[in-house]
Amino acid sequence: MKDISRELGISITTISFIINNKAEKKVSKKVIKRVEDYIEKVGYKPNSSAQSLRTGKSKTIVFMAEDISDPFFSAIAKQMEEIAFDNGYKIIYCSTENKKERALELLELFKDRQVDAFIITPPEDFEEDLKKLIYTEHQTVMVFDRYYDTFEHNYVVLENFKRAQQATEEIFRSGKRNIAFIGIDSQLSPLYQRLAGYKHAIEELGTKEHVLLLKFDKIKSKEGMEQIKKLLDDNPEIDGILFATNSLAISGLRVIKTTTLNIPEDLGIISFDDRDVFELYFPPISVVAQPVSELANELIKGTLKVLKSKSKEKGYFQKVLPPTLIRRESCGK
Amino acid sequence: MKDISRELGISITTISFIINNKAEKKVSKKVIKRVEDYIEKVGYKPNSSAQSLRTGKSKTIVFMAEDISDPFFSAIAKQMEEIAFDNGYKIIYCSTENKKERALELLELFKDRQVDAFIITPPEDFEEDLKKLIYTEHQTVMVFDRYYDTFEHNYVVLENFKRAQQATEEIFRSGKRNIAFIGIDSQLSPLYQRLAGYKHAIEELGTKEHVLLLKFDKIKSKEGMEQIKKLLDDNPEIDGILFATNSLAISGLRVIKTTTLNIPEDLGIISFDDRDVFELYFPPISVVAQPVSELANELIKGTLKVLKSKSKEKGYFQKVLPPTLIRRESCGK
DNA sequence: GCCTAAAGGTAAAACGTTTTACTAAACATT
DNA sequence: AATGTTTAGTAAAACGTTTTACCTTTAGGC
Repeated sequence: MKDISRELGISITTISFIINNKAEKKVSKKVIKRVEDYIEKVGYKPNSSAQSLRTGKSKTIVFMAEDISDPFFSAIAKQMEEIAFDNGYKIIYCSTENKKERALELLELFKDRQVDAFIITPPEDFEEDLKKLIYTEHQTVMVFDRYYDTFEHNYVVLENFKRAQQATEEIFRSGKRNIAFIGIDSQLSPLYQRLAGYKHAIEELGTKEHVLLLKFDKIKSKEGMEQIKKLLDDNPEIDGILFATNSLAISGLRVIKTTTLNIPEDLGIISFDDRDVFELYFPPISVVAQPVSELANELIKGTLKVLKSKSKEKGYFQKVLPPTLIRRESCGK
Repeated sequence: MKDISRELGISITTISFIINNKAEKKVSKKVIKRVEDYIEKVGYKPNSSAQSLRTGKSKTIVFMAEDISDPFFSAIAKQMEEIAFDNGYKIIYCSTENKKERALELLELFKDRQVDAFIITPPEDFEEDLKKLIYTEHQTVMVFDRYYDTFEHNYVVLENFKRAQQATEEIFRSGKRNIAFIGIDSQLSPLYQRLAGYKHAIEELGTKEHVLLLKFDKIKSKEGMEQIKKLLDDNPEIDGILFATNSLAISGLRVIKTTTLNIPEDLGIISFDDRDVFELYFPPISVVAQPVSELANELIKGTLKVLKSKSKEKGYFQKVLPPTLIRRESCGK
């Protein structure tokens, strides 16, 4: 800017105004044109560190996902990225692995950066830390895929209860009467809501419930698979399963492959979250698919909106999106 | 820092030295202790914008992948992230979609940020731009998954030629004599090397070659699938296929599902890149698996190393990693 | 011709660090 | 006692912006 100022004989202030579009009613058209042309010509870009230092804003959003290598999260990440970039924001991703300490550590790491907002998938038992982040550290926070009813906050979540219920009913309709639920042992809202939806359906249908909840870190492990195997062995009457997440279903399918059970004849199956593997599996697996595009859209647009209206404090951004049931062949035609 | 200085009656300079571990032989143990304790107590973190502004370094690395939602890239991303964080670096991800303009646009976007290094999967026809980035803009660049023999640069790549050759031979060994190659129409090194490896094997084996190259943006589209279908219809003698990427194989499997062909009896199949779906598919698909962990490790460690030794210019970081052939049932036992 | 308001513009402080060049004291050596 | 050396520390400039408060010129109204 100093160079431009010297070269054009115009003060730095004026140039700054022009760059920030605050030149209206301040600077003559001629000067604006001259400066803009010159900037264009030499390809000048303001130094963002200096801008951050001065304004306290970094044009950076942190997306703290459960696991950024999970196809669901990485698909969301990619979509958000583009919209964010178009709005002049960069996104930094990180994975909590659903571990509280890791999340805390990451938050600590970002304290020195002037991060403008956090889009965060809180791990287990993070309620207090989240509250602190929002209310005492006054950060802009968008909570993704879970919500807390104990305090107000911005969120984007799925309608889990109803869909779990519908999925259970769907399996029931295909003639299955002993439908199991394989989920995760967790207090996180989508997880217990899916369980609750299942239970509600089972109660209404008047059938018997079978629930297996795995520990979060056991989902993909041998141990987890053994537990699933045990459930099936111990309860041969089970003829249907609702899986609460895609990873669970994949572990489940691995187990089922080792048995003589056939899908859908012996076992009707529905999983949450769609993935290539479910479509290509034989037989194709029915799923409750999350609307990835919409989720990503709402998340980033919501965050941007909150960021813009910061001063006015116009309440919270809260969205509940409906998943869709994709019928394939894993639980009757 | 000003506050600390005032509070402790110690100059800002001294505090800065202590924070940056340049206090040896400069500041007494007592003072160091006092300052460190105070910093600990109040939880002070230096403002990174100010640091960036002053030093010109941002402790930020950009990972420009082909598509960050692709499981291969997102797995790499996640692994790198952790190591980077441990070294005080943040990573910003973005996707080029293998489009030159998009990559250029992104590069432009990052010009104003004081990015310390780029880890980049260049799109098609990016040689000149890459050269410029490295040699005239003097950026630290690590090229991932491709390399150019026309100029020196840092890279981490896979041994593609040999593995493609071996995979072809593997299909041949299962008794197939008309092995097709379904790849991508591209000048990028891994892609043409895979093709070259296949051709080399076919020549040595003395069988006939069948090559189908799809346009990059047609891989997952209907059009691409129709081309695959046509290949199979027009050449009923084809009894084996080597797929050059996982997406290609997935499209291929979708097509094969619509035919009466059985794997592996009628069609022996091997794909590059492992994915859950290949293991769970019936029958399980043999693959040439990329060593994701090692790749990520080499990439980020290499980059960090280059960043550290910057001034001394100790040549280039260049690694070629071997993939492994995972034998499953899609091409004989 | 005088006054006022608007238009067009600028100087300088501030953001929070790092780093260079310097000082002052203490000690050691002759 | 004079000199040099080490130790412990600091003042101030610089990094590149934004923004406040101010200044000058011009035009318009009477």
